[in-house]
Amino acid sequence: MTALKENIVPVPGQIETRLWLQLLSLHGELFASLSAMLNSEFGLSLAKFDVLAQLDRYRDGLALGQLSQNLKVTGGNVSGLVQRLLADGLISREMSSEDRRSFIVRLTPKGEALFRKAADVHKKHLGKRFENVSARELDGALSVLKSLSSKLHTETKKQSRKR
Amino acid sequence: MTALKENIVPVPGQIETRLWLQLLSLHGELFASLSAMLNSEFGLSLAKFDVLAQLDRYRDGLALGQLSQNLKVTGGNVSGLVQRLLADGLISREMSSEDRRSFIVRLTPKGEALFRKAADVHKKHLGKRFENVSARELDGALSVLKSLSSKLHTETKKQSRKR
DNA sequence: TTGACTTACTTCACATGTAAACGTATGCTA
DNA sequence: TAGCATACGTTTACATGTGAAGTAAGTCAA
Repeated sequence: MTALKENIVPVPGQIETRLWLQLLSLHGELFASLSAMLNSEFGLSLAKFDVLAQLDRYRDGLALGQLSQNLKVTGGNVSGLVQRLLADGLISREMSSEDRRSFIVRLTPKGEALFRKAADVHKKHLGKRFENVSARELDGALSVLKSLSSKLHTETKKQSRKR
Repeated sequence: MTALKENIVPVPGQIETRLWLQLLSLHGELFASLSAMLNSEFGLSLAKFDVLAQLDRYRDGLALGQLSQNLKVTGGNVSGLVQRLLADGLISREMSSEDRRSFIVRLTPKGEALFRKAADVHKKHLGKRFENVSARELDGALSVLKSLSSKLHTETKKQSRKR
């Protein structure tokens, strides 16, 4: 009797764990393949690509703190990334005119040109990896992931202000 | 005419990119929350948890190379992880009787006890994060991710284009 | 104005990951 | 069986990530 019910009342957390493992696997596969491609074709890491993408979107430049928020990484991490991108000549940095603690970083022409090419190949690469998946299924998968994200139970750790 | 068709023939790679970004976002959120939980409750990183999970599954122990393969990380990484887990007293290490180049690592009783508790909380944590998602939707999402993984176009890296 | 926070960024110590160069042990082949 | 290629693990150099501590600059109450 209880044995039969296992089809109906699964172990709590069981399906969620499988879902997480499957998500990990898909993420790892795509992450590795995008990393390898960006690195071999453009000498870019995914982390650097993400910074360039932010700066491409915010053409007036961003302060390091904003970059840190948008990328959801710590300030210390952004500090290092920015230093390496400066050394690569892909971004420029100037003091903020309003706040002397603040720096504004922007794409250089070289950075912009590289990002345009890299973003194009990035997109085509994903298109290639998913070429066996129908447009309908892709749309469905996108909806499913959006739905999951929106329904994620908020962690009620420490209450803090939003934005 | 071409403008109207954009609903039917989207930019190649566009949907795939959105799907990737959504996947990244969900992965990042869950990864961060699992990491924080494991670290604060058990002093474990997700990387260490993954090693313990492998050793829990293979009770006869694993060689470092097998660990590296199963976890899909490099040997150098496993070397360091194993050293830290040894220092934590969570695993033990002995020479292989068959191959003197090889080491076999196993869970210690302490490691096993910690992993059992951590795995249980890990599962419950995921159950909690997904508590607003119906069992039907969870099943559906799992199917979708499995399908995507199985249909991922295999990379034909070093292979020449002419077959 | 002063003193106390707060904010912006850097730096440090460390964990985790990669790739490449080693040293040693195995195993195959000629 | 001698020698070479391969496999196993370690080490090194580096990138990327965190959290905490430190410095300088901005803000606000009294």
